[in-house]
Amino acid sequence: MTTDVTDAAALADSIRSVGLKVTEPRLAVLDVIEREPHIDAERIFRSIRISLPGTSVQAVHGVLAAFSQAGLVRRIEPAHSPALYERRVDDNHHHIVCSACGAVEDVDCAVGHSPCLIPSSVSGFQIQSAEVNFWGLCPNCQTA
Amino acid sequence: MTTDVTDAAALADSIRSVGLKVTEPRLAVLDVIEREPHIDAERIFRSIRISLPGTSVQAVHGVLAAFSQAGLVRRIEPAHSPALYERRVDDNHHHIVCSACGAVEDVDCAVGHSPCLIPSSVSGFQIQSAEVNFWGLCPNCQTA
DNA sequence: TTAGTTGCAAAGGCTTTGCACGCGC
DNA sequence: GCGCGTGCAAAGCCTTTGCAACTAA
Repeated sequence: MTTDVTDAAALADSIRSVGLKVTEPRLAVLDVIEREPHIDAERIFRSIRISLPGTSVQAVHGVLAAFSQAGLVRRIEPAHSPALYERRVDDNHHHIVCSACGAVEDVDCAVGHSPCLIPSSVSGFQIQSAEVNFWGLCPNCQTA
Repeated sequence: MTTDVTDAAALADSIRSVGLKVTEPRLAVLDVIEREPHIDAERIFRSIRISLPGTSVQAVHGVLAAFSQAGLVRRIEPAHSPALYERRVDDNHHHIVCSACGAVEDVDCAVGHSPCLIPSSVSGFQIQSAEVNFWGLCPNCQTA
């Protein structure tokens, strides 16, 4: 239901722009992440498998490793769940995980809920980054 | 070099107070965590092994599972590292991890560095808990 | 006594590694 | 054509599970 051609071109450009070669598996992986943010390697694999039957889970991990190293996607590792991947956004936002169904949502920094006060140093540490994770029940699981 | 007897009694009381039976391995595990906060199962195992040669890593995991379920210790799972355990403190503080050597320090909430503003809901989620992790270089690794 | 724990062995989930083949540039 | 990227297989790490023997209460 998406404009395949345009998307494919845009995806290819994204990949090229970070200095990576454009290949079928990479296009497919990036496409899946774009459609479904906060997805894990296993589910990406299952999505891709339909159009690229020859691709293995390990190959997906390889693609994801290349992507996250290149800064194309961001890898997040919430406790009690496999690593998830999302399209990289340059602002640093955070995440809220549903403790019932595992759904993940972005939480913006600037709204006053999750302040991103990153001090230059805490107890002598030179701080590089901060990570904020919320746990709770998503709208669906509250009623269920 | 610690007052062994007093400590052992205190440790035993802690264990009893949460409704768990007092055993050698449990005393040993709790003692290690007390001495060295933010330690992982593997290192706890190696510490215990000296005095309790018969204890296995799985046994340590078992003890830790019982402890954290009972609320005696808190389990934290920073990305890129095995699960760490610390003596449970009732205030919710957070952590800073050295990205070079893996050292972990507590970060207090109230000091203004890491605000614990936990809103009742974000984008429809009913929030239960929040986790804040900082990444950076510890004093030692800055100079090295 | 008896329910809760330990100790040992094995399997589980997710991820990384190694090497030959193949494809993008 | 060259070199990066893939595909496949296997191992790695941390953790959980199963069951018999044991011991704290």
